[in-house]
Amino acid sequence: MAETAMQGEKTPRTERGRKTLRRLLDAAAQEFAENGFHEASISAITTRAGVALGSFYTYFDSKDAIFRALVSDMSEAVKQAARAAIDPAAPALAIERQALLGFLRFATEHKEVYRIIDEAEFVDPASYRTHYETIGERIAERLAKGGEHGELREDLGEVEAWAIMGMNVFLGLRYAIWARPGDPAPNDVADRANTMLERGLGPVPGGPTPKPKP
Amino acid sequence: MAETAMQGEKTPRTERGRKTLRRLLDAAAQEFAENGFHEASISAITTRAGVALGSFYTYFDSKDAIFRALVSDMSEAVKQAARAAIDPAAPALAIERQALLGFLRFATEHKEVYRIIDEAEFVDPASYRTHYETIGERIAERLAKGGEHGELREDLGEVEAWAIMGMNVFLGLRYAIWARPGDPAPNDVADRANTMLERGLGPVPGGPTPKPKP
DNA sequence: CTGAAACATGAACCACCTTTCAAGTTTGTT
DNA sequence: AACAAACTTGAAAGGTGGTTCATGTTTCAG
Repeated sequence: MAETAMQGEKTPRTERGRKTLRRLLDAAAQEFAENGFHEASISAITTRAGVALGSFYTYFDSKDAIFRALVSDMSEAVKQAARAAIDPAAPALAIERQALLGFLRFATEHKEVYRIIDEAEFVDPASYRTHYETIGERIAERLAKGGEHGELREDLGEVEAWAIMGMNVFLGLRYAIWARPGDPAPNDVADRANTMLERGLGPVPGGPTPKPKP
Repeated sequence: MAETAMQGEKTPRTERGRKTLRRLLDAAAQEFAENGFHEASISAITTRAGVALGSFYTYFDSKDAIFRALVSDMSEAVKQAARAAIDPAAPALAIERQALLGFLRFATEHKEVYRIIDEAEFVDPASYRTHYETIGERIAERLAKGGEHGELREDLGEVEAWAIMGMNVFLGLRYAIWARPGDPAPNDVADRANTMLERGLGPVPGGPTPKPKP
């Protein structure tokens, strides 16, 4: 997971301190993912980390504080993963396909990230909102660029960006977090979603003969 | 809000009982919406309802129990609203537009429903999952029917259904729950989303001349 | 009218967990 | 080596809020 700024009076100054901080963050990620924010307990976190209960407050002011640190950490990780999955030189639609596929893989690998960010809606609403607004803006930028190059329509904007984001998040929920045996592979999911983006749901021109309504 | 089955030993048997139950449910909806599940307190709920603390346990076994009753109530209300917004005789794409518009209006009017169902992901995961799986199935059925009539492609399935559902949910989040002054009207949001479904993001054939990449 | 079941009440119980703190140990610098 | 700052420790303070319970009141069938 990405290194967070976390500057302040509580920033560790020795090697030992940095190690302990790291162990607390990792333990917290597990604990929050397994039990959710409110069922999770600080003593469970410190136990997992192999640290005394009191040490927690050497590094964080409160339970909320460590949760927020985690959310910002993970929000960064999601964006990083998206960036890594994308080839900016690819055609506009291919880029959207890469973004979705990257997200599906990341979510499969890091289910805990999904859960913790989702729970931020209630524990740390501001971060939650910022997280999605930032991602939405990035998608909108990509769409605008695609429009300039004539690869996409020119009137695409925030609405389309949020539509795509919602699509991706829910496909991640269904096919990564709630994956079932027999589900289509991530590649197939990405293909189908991308076809939707490419030509919508309408019938193939010159396709099979439509049957009349009953 | 819809009436729930809620059969059991705790089902009220007198008129007075039914009134109290109703007041508890309404109070709980407000309290959970304003404060979230864990910040909400039973004493706050009973105070809002104008009922003694102990009376709560005449109707519900626990805090979780009343939350679950609310989720099932509201999940039903969402589906009901969708059903009401849809004219089954309309063309397939028009139906999807109606469904989204109905959802946007419903979410604007009942923000608390959105929040409570969302929090169910953590408080009552089974209901949360059932909620979205049921809606997903319904969308998939509509798509299949559209395929049979030649209005839509014939190979549409679960993936497309979840993509549409995610689209709708996130457009609801952005333009109903997080509505800002200056945002496009629900009708315009629905138009744009529907255009995406109709013909994707690709450029209009015979549209403006594409500029070459730099 | 009458008695039993349904419902209402709120103080008290209790389990749980966050946070504090005073005292000890380790680290790194001079 | 010696000292200050950084870090560790775990017991206990302190609060909170869900749940129980014994007692009192209302409802309604017979």
